[in-house]
Parts: sequence; structure tokens; C-alpha cells
Amino acid sequence: MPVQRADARRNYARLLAVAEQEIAAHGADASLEQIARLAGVGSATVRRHFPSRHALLEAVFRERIETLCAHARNLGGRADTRAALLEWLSAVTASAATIRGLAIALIRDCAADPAEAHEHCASAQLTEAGEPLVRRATDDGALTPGVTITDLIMLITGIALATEHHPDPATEADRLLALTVVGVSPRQR
Amino acid sequence: MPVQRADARRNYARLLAVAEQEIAAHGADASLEQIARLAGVGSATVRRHFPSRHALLEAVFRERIETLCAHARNLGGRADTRAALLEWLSAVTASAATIRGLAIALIRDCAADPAEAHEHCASAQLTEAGEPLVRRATDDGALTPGVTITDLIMLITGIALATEHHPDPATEADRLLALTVVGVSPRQR
DNA sequence: TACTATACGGAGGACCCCGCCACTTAGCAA
DNA sequence: TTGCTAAGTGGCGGGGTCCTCCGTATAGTA
Repeated sequence: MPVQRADARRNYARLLAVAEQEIAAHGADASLEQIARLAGVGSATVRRHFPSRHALLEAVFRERIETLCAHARNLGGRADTRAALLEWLSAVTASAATIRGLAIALIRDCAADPAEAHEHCASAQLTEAGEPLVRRATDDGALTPGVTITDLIMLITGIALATEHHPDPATEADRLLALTVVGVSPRQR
Repeated sequence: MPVQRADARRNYARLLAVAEQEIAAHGADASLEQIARLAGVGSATVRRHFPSRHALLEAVFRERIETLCAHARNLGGRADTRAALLEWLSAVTASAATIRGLAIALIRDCAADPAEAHEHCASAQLTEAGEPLVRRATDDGALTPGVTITDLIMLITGIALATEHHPDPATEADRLLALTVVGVSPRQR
């Protein structure tokens, strides 16, 4: 198969740039039509490059997801496994709460079209990257047994969604994450 | 002002019944047009009785919200303030996770049209009803100081949203709530 | 330069939300 | 019972989106 044509690549890049702005401005259900208009292409071209809205979201957030995964890998060597996990969770929360549409993309692709790129979708990538941190923390006794990386990511995306309409999503999300980590009940002895 | 006309009341009731089914079937953004069609009325009639989609959601979930509020009041006399609060939180979680659209309605009306019935919207009602439970638990030292009823409701709606696409939302949501209450880290010491 | 697969844009159908306006009808009064 | 009137209704048109299909332009190659 020959490589993509030059104009196709150009359009792809322009769409991605425009989409990022539009999603930041209007959330995960920004108008695809509007994105096409701003990028100066026909609406069919959008659908050609991104078959589904979800595909577009994944593409827009890919870099950020990869950064988070790299962050997790970097933390893999830390001696303090609990601190490492918490730092990463905090970073993920910050991204999910700050970048509009990311949280929705994360929950949606759990239940996206089945058998459709289910290996390297955003949430799967995060799960895979975070899993070692969770495992090490659990082995150290720094994490309640039974808590999975999936649980943690679900909690984070939930927090991000719930704080989306808050005046200051980032700090509120971080607060809620802290509560979740420590627990809502005080240490009883 | 004269009371509503009989036909208006009839249409209202039919719309409410149809809307409940449609929202259960298709989520919070079910088609208003379709609801009108199924109820056998014009689409304008829907908008007349429910000026906004959010108004419709509130109306559909009102009974359930009131039940939850009553539940909270009933628990107000319990000696074990911690158990009372937890029971109520669990009940709210179950509703939010089970009844499709409820969680979305709850977060949306936090940031709904400002100055618009902000007193008796669903989330405000829940907040008001749950507040005494939280206060009593805090006074008893059964709740980490600084945790507010708003925090708890946000966490719950977040959990409900995040588990929406799970095969078994109710149990998963309850699991996550339990984690949140206890905290993700094991008791140290 | 000529050809062809690749990529494109726009038209058209289906759906939805929304506001407007002429018409129907419930409920009251004579 | 009969009329009246305002509350209530339904449908239409405008504007928007998503999505598919198809004729056309063009990048890359021979």
C-alpha cells in the first residue's frame, strides 16, 4: 500500500489542529461540520480521516495520553511506590479535569464499538501504563488489596466529569482525588 | 390565575410517562420529538410543558429525588450517625447508577441556566436533605472534617457517570463508593 | 506528458431543536 | 343550553447536524 498522499496528510494535520481548538472550546461534542468549515475542507473529508467522533477524540488526545504513559514508566523505578502511584494519579486527574473532552473520551471508549481497535484505545493505554505502578504499590502494602488500575481510572474519570462545570475544575478535582485516596472516614485508630 | 385546564394536565401526565420510558431507553438526550410523537402530541406541546430539556429531566426524576430526601430525613434520628450517612450515600448511588439520565441531570443542574429555579433543583434538594446527615457524622468524628455534602454528591454522580457503560453499573458503582469511603490506601498502623 | 488510484467537495436525505401563528376547545357565565 | 374567551394545541418553516453517495480534481508515477 502506498503512503498517504501529500494533500491528505496536510488535511489531516489541519483537521487535527482545528479539532483540538474546537473541542477545547465546545467540549467533546463539538460540531464536526464546524470543524470541517474552519479547516476549509468538506465535511466528508472529516469522516474520511476520522470514521467516528471517537476516532477524532482519540487522535486529538493521543499525544497527551502518551505523555501520561511515559510519566508512568518514568515513575516505575521509584523506591516509594505509594508516592509514585499518587503522583501519577494526580497527573492523570489534572489532565482529565483540565483538558475538555478527555474524560468523556476515556469513558466512551470503554464501551465503544466492540472489536474496534480495542487494544490501543486511550483508556487501554492508560490502564496498561498504570498497571505496574498499582501492582508495585499493592505488593508493598501501600494500596488496599483488590483495588485495580481500572477502578482508579474509573474514579478519576468520574471525578473529572463531575467537576467539569465547577468554577475551578482542576483544584476541585484534585481535592476530590485526595479525599478518595485517604477515604472519607477518618482513621479509626 | 385559574388552574391548568384538564387537557393540559392530561397531556402533561402522558408526556411525563412517555418521557420516563424514553429516557430509560435512550439516556438523558432522548429525542424530544420522539417523546412528543409517542405521546401523540405536537412537539410544541412538549416545550410548553417543559421549557428546557433539563426541566423535563427534573420532572421525570422528581419523585425519585423526593424519595431519597425522605430517606435522608428518616435516617436523621439514627444513633449511629456514620451508618446512617453511609446507608443514605449507598441509596443515592444505587439510584444514580441505576436510573439512566439521573446522574447527568444532577451534574447539569449545578451549571444550568443561572438564576433559574436554583432553589429546588434536584441537586439542591439532595444537598439540603443530606446536609444534616453529614453534619451529625462530622460532629461525631465519623467523617473527615472538611468533607462537605457537596463533595459527596459530586463523587457519587461522578461514579455513576463513570460506571454507566459497565456491564453491571449498580454493583460496580457500589464497589467504587465503598472504596471511596474507606480510602484507597490501607489503614496504616 | 499522460494516466490512474487516491482523495476531495458538495448535494441530498434524515433527524433534531426551536419559534411562530392560526386554530381548537375547555370551562365559565348568561 | 348556548356563547364567549382565553388557555392550550398542532403544524409549518428555518436553521443546524450527521451521514452517505457520487462525480470530479489532482498527486504521484510511468
